[in-house]
Amino acid sequence: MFDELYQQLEEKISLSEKDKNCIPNFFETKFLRKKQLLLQAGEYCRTLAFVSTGALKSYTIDEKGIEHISLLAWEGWWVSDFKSFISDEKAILFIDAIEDSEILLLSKSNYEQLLIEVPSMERYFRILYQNSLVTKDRRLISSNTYTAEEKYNHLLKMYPFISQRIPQILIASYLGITTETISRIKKG
Amino acid sequence: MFDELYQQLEEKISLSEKDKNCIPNFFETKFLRKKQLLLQAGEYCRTLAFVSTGALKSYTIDEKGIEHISLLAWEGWWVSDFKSFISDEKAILFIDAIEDSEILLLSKSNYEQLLIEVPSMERYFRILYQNSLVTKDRRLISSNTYTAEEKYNHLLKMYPFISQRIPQILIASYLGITTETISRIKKG
DNA sequence: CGTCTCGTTGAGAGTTTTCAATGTAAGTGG
DNA sequence: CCACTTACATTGAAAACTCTCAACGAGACG
Repeated sequence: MFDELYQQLEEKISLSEKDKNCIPNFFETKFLRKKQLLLQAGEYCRTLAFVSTGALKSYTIDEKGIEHISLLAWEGWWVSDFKSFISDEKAILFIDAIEDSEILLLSKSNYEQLLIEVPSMERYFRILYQNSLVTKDRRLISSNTYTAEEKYNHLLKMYPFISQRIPQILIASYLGITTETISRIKKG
Repeated sequence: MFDELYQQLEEKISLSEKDKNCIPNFFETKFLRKKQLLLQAGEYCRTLAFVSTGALKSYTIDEKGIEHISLLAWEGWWVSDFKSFISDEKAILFIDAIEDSEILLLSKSNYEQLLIEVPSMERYFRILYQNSLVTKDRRLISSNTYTAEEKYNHLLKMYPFISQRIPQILIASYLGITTETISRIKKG
């Protein structure tokens, strides 16, 4: 249940046995069925969610009712409306499961407590955010620089399995293009 | 010289007098003339740069020789090729001054030392990255969701002074659109 | 004064979207 | 197990948006 989490943590920091025993106390396990909502825009996002198994998507819905996916998160990823979580504002993101999933929830008070009681977690989150920043930076450059085709090919290169696992229509939304465009790219 | 930095730090953490006296030792001051390069793609980015006065831009150059600005940084902003800085890879970003500027450079070894000697800096950077993540997320959504006009208006709303200070051609590059398109948006 | 940077405008070209129709696979209830 | 619905992918044609290229004008600066 916590194996995936420990594995992620230990890629960035080292944990004592004491830490390992203590960490689960801060989390709450939750199971989501495919399509089940975790967060709705307008609510307050009170948790960080770590994906143990399955996959989730976070997205906005624009005034025309169109979904725009901001993140696809599978095993080992964190997903949340950070802005809402951090500053107690209303969320603008929806988050739901695109597969049956098991997630670990970290509430804000537990998050803050965890940073204090397991100081290396402060470091873990700094590094996590640091790396996420880099990824987002690259995505932003890619989004502003490349054509639909280049963006799609670049994504396949980064996550070769993604087209097996994630429906094309969601990939399209994630890249900010249409599923028809992807069809045409694949055709050549 | 360090006033801007202290101000930024104290928005997120509190500093003792001892901290304040110690912090400058980790930084190196540098002056850049307008157009002067701080970092070139292909080099190793060995510092984080904090902008005390002036303004810088970070950007990639694509195979057609076109600049794509990833960040516009003025007083109080940090700028760097984080990926290169963190993982000792070659930088893909260029960074140069768009105004005469004074910057504070933090080398990697000093960065790591600073996090140890002034533990609240670990917290500062976690919060900084956390907030940057939120900003980048919003930019990414905006970039994938909105038309050129919506992106431009949204930017003006966030930074009303930006069009006074930053040439339109750089704003265009930052938004991933052309300066001609901005001209047409302004015309109505 | 000449050069360089920056912004504006016009016309045509290119990319991607939109809308609509069709096909296929998967999931659900009788 | 079949019939029906739903989800997802493909294809075509027209429309929309933005870019490209080119010309021109204004202001800054040496």
